[in-house]
Amino acid sequence: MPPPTSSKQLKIACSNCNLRELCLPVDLSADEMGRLEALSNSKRSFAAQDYLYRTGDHFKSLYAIHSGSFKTRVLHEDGREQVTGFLMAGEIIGLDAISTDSHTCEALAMEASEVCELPFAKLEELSRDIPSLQRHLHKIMSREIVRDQGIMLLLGSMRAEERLAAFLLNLSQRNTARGFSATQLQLRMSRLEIGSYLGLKLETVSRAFSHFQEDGLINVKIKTVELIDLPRLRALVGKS
Amino acid sequence: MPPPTSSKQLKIACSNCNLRELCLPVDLSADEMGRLEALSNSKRSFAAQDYLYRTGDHFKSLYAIHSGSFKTRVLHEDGREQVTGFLMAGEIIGLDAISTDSHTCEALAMEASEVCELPFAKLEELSRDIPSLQRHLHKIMSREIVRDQGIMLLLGSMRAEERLAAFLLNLSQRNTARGFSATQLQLRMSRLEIGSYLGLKLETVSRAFSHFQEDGLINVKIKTVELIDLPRLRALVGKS
DNA sequence: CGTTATTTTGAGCTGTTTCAAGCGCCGTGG
DNA sequence: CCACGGCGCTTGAAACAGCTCAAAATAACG
Repeated sequence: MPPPTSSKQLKIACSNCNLRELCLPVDLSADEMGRLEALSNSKRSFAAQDYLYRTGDHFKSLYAIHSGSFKTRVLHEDGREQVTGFLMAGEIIGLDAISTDSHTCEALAMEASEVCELPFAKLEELSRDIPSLQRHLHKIMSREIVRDQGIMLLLGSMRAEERLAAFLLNLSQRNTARGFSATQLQLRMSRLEIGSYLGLKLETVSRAFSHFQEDGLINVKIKTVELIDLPRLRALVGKS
Repeated sequence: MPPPTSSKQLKIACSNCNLRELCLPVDLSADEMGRLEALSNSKRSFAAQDYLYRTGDHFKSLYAIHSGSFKTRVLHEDGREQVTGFLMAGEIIGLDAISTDSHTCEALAMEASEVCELPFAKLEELSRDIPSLQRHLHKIMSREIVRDQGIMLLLGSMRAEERLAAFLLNLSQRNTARGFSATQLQLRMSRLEIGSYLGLKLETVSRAFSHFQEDGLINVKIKTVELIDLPRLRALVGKS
């Protein structure tokens, strides 16, 4: 049942990585960068649907997404599941597990992807030595908390179409941060997964897409979405 | 309009605090404990409805709740608000602000309360020196992430009565952790606030309370709640 | 003890879900 | 190369959970 986790070992060079500015090595000197590279001893590859980790797995490392994307989801005892995040290149995944030394959610690749493994014990050690790395690690964890609060606001007080608009704008903004188009989106996830993330049924997501298209806000073709009217999309999210 | 933040300065002694085991000083030697106490130079008092901090305030410190309780909420541009947490004694508040050096939500006292101020720069400095403190700080942040994921599951995939049952069980469990009753709850928040937290309207919360009472699950009298049938409450949350 | 805020309850309404059917794309195999 | 089958997406119609509006009951407060 569980697909075999394909894994390749490759040497890492943060200094050459084009995600440098988004990822962990922010504001580091060349020397400090070198020490961070020394820490991360492997890059692993994943095919779509491969697990990066599963609920209950022992916690050893954080992972920096080098390419591709992952989704995280929490499972409820009764089989219900909730997608808690869609993560893109440059983002750090696995922070949930620090709390109990075992993963409280699971992470799956949404396409062919690569991650840099960051053994957490070594990362803590290094961050005791490099204050700017320590500070940055704290910022990354805090940013995750802020992100989650935003999703709570979305789930707790927005209606279906507001949620979808907020979702699309979020993708657009993260695309931009990576030097890609703000208006041309390639969705990596299904309507079912979007629905789970947004607290909606897949039919509702589909209807909202169709409605946006009728209104001339977007152009949808399954997983290819073009944002036509960003201002009106923003207005929709309630920034009125 | 903003109530004046009453604030008293008092010396702190973690070593004598009965929240020692819940709060920051976990697994510290006497010497390390002393250094942590030296860091926290003040205890501040708040009356009900006083702000601990507001959205946009400059970030300087985390706060350990010494007594009383706080709620945190995020505000949306259009006036909507979402309560993101109810925090009790022993819990750390303010983690959201590390990310941007300014608070992304606001925190209000729900009753007369006291907090220990923990200047974050000093806390980081100290945690570079004391690995077990560093680890514990990381665990606290990670725990907050896990907590938020749980709320996302609740908001994204539970129905009204399941949400309320989960909420009550969570309060019960945290009461227990503090040596109080698992079944006798004193709510500090209104139906409106519970509704905001659970993504429901206050009328829906009230109806769910009434329904639970009819079913013999709980005894409600406004803010006094007795949990009568814990097993059935648990079953209700879907641990089926 | 009157005034105000909070909670409860009712009745009708609405947005989202549920159930069901049809469509289109894509990979597989004939 | 085309037919077939499967999966994901769309769309419709009916059901329902939770919301809105309204009013009464109860608690909190000066």
